[in-house]
Amino acid sequence: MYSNHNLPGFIMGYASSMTVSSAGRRERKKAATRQAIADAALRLFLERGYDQVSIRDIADAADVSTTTVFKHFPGKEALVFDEDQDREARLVAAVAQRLPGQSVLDALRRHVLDTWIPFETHPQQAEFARLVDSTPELRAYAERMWTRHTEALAAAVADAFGADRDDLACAALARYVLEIPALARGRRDPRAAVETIFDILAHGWRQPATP
Amino acid sequence: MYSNHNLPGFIMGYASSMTVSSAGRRERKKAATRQAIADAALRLFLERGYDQVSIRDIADAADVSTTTVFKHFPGKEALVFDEDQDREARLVAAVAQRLPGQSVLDALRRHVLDTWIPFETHPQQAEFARLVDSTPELRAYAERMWTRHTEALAAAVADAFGADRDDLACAALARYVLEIPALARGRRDPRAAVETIFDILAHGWRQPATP
DNA sequence: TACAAAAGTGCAATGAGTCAACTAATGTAC
DNA sequence: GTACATTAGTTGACTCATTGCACTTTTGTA
Repeated sequence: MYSNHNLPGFIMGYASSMTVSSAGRRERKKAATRQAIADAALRLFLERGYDQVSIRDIADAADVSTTTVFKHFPGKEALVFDEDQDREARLVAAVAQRLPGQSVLDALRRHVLDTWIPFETHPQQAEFARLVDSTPELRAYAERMWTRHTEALAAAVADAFGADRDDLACAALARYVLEIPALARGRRDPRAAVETIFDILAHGWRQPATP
Repeated sequence: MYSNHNLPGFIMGYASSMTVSSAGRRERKKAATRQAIADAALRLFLERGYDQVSIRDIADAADVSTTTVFKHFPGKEALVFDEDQDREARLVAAVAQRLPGQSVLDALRRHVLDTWIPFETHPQQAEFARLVDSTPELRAYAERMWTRHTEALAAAVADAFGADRDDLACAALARYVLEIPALARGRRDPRAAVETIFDILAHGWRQPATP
């Protein structure tokens, strides 16, 4: 999730990491062009569906050339998502700078609840979620946004225990935690879903209660 | 894992599911063409690297047209992997028809050990693994081969307990189990790695011993 | 032998993404 | 303010994967 398009106001990667408000006309114009492209893209995607929109269509709608689109976004999928520069850093910090006495697992639980739940439960998220869900390409991309940081998180967890950077248990934990959003997505009660899965990781899998 | 090219003799999807040996000249010729394409592809990929080989190159090497390549394989990545029709069925059966008294988790552990370990430890696997590891596109594809069956496995697990087909704990277990090969890949002792991760799933995550 | 199915071919097209050479606006140093 | 270096954006040509279509050839079958 984490779209390019002010749905949620928090975490607009580029916008917020920009030396806030007007660091030169050039930067501003560049940001404006970028935003125009992203907006045109989302509008068209929502109207016609991801596959029914070509880069050409988007470029025309934003009144730029197709090559300009690729100067701002590395690929078609990236038109939909915000590339958050700092996600990895925040993830690592959540483990490394956890409160004294707090377990790594608890720190990660808190971090997931605090950073992911707001998006999942944001009301305007609905149509955006529908778009992503109905496009395998976008679903895969959204997942990679998280799983990309598996190695970094695994290393952070290993460091927290003085284990090898490539310790298997730490790698497994990192991966499993980063997939929790994908697993909890779309559940009636996302917060409870996150807790349930963390409980599995903390205490082991138990057979579910039969209704 | 699971290549198109007799590295491991077991589980050659198409080959083994063919009404063994000569079900008509037609079938045999088709299979031969298919094999010629797959072999040419692997040879070229290993020689030059995945990205340095075009479909055109492969078609030329196998002396067919590029369109014929796509008649046999749905895409470039599929030239490297065997599409095993029955993987999902075997996975579901491992849970549904487990030995009496055996837990679902143990049944899955057995299944993973029996079906995946042979590949991982097969000697000729080495250069093949190097090719896959060094090509993000192929790594992602290899992973999808397993995770594709997440839904089916989740449903099978849920059925085993009379839970809802979309029970969250079952979905999580399915997903986590199917990712074990990806996590255990390349470890010195793959068998021990699989056991370690199953232990995490069974009893919960514990901080690793500090060396 | 005649006919239908299916394997393979050739060709043209679409759409993503890259590259190189160019223009024009902007920032910076003087 | 003028001169120079950057850099956003443009254009157009290119590669490559993938699809569709119309056509030929081979093979299984009635």
